[in-house]
Amino acid sequence: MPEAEEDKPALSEIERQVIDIFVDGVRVLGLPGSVGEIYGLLYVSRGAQSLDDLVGRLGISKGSASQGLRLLKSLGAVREIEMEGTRRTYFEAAVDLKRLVGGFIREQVRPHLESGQTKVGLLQESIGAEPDAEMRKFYDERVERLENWMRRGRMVLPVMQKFLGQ
Amino acid sequence: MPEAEEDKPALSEIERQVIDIFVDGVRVLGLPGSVGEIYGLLYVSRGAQSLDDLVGRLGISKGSASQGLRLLKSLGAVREIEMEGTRRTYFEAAVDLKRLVGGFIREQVRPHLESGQTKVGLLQESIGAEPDAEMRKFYDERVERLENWMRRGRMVLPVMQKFLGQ
DNA sequence: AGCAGAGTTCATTTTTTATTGAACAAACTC
DNA sequence: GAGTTTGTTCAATAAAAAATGAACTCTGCT
Repeated sequence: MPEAEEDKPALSEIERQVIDIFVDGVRVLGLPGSVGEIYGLLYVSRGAQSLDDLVGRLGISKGSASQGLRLLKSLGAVREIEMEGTRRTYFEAAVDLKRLVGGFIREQVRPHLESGQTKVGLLQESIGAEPDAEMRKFYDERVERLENWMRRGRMVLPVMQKFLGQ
Repeated sequence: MPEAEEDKPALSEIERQVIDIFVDGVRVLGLPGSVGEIYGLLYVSRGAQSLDDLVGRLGISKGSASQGLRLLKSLGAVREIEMEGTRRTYFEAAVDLKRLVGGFIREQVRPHLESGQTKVGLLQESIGAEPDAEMRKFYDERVERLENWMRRGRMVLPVMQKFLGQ
């Protein structure tokens, strides 16, 4: 007996406000708004919610809900709850900031820093082949600075994690 | 005698590579790629460049170049250079990381944190009107946590600035 | 004043990204 | 094993964001 969409109560004013805050929040982080809606509704719900709950209450498609939950799982931002007596999976929001920050850094930040480092390596090869000595010197200086920025970026991540996570 | 687009040399391999790195970089920060192209070309150029230089060498429109430069100026990421004998404005990249980070935080991060705080304030009013005492308690706990996150967010910014800016 | 160069603005177009929903697969039920 | 429920995938569509370019403003020059 699947829950029909009509069975789900509309969002309360409080729920809508909380979701709104999280939609903004994830947008700042470069994630789609639907991800913020899902996390926001879980965050403001006392009990765990199923995929169909999210679809029904937020009025989003099953596809969006499924993809959004996958992303949130990869970030460690939702917890799966097994309920006995049903094979439906329920979800609740993980609310430990350390965990959230760590997941975001691991999944969304580090990959970019790493691909950047690879690119800088290739760039250095190109610069080695620069014939004009003056230009080569200039390029070397700029790339060194860039590497310095990236090194600082890598170093600041654990500092942030430590600072934010309690 | 305005420079025609055909006068500008095509991008060298090195230039293309550097620009590419910055395009990725600004995308991670949620800024349009053209902004990365502009900053990247300035970063890899020894001399200051005019708007028409950027248009010609990057193959972007004057509109894009103008808007991108405005954004970069607001971040403090480019410096305007007045040249005598011409009323054209030239630009060079600001390469002080402290300045760049500070500008980004001021222009792109703080406004969101502030609007978030406003929204949390309104949310607290809504929660005060919640009749169910149990629910009100739950909501209070969640909002308190959210405020805590935002407070940490505000506190981490100067730490990052200090850490990144030399 | 009239013209030309430099740059900005913003309505339109293009491109990119997010969302949908139908088809599919997997897991359970009877 | 046929039917049902639950969830996933991905091609198609819708929505959002970025880029364009023509019209405009402003400044300086003669």
